[in-house]
Amino acid sequence: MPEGHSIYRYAGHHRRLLAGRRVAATSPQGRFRGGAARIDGRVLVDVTAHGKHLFYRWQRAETLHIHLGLYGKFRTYEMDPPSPTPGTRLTLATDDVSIYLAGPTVCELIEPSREEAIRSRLGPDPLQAGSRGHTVAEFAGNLSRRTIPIGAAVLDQSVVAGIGNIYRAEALFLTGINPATPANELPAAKVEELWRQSVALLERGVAEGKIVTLPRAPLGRSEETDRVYVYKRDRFPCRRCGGPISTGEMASRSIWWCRTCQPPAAASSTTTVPA
DNA sequence: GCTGCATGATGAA
DNA sequence: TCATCCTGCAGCA
Repeated sequence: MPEGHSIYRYAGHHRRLLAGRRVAATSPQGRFRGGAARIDGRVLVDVTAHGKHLFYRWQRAETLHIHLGLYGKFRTYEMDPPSPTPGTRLTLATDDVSIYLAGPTVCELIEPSREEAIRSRLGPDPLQAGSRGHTVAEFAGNLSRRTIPIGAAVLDQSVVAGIGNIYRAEALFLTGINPATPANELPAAKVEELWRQSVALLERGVAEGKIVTLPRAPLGRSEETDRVYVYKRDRFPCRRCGGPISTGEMASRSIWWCRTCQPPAAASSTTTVPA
């Protein structure tokens, strides 16, 4: 479930488990055999996240860069780890813990200059709000240079880093913004509100370990659609106004919104507005 | 057991 | 815009 909140949790979790420890690395699948050999037996210094990217820094080795993409998953075993499936790209292990990685889009060793290049083309990360480079001013500046719909802009990791398809739909709903609004036409107050909402939603995702955007998470077992306002809820009435939830496609991904709670901006009369 | 879909992103055309 | 990377799971036979 890799939007920014889970990546941030992985960074913290892996830092607690592995930082300062000597780590054994293997690549059962073989595709990362050379890379695993270069970090095998090294001491992990730190793990950091920027948006959906993870960076593992080692003593006397290059930095491990991981991006989970759509399918990538970590599994952690604190005792009796099963033997890794043949598809496992990377295993990291100490005496106490084993972490298996399968299906990542990116798993590579990189030089500091390459890490810098990756970070510099990422937008501000709401989970690092307030730090240098991760401010609403950066976000606003990035939006001001885009004429694409805001619903496409927030998925663009160079505009804001860490938001995925669920948070996109939820943040726009909670701020009452119509997804078709051109990014550079969003009023400053709305930009501010959207940033604050993104920070709040992602931080809550980190705290809860899952995406919950309703004020109160339902008790017991719940479906994804029981914890959110609009994502995948086109077969349900709007939780706010009772009207229909619309769905369509934006930036090659499905999107959901309420056309009553997220009306098109009055000023943007010439834009095509999803109805 | 099979099919299709998914919270992502890139590179070719 | 499309194909591809590549895993897991829900839904259906």
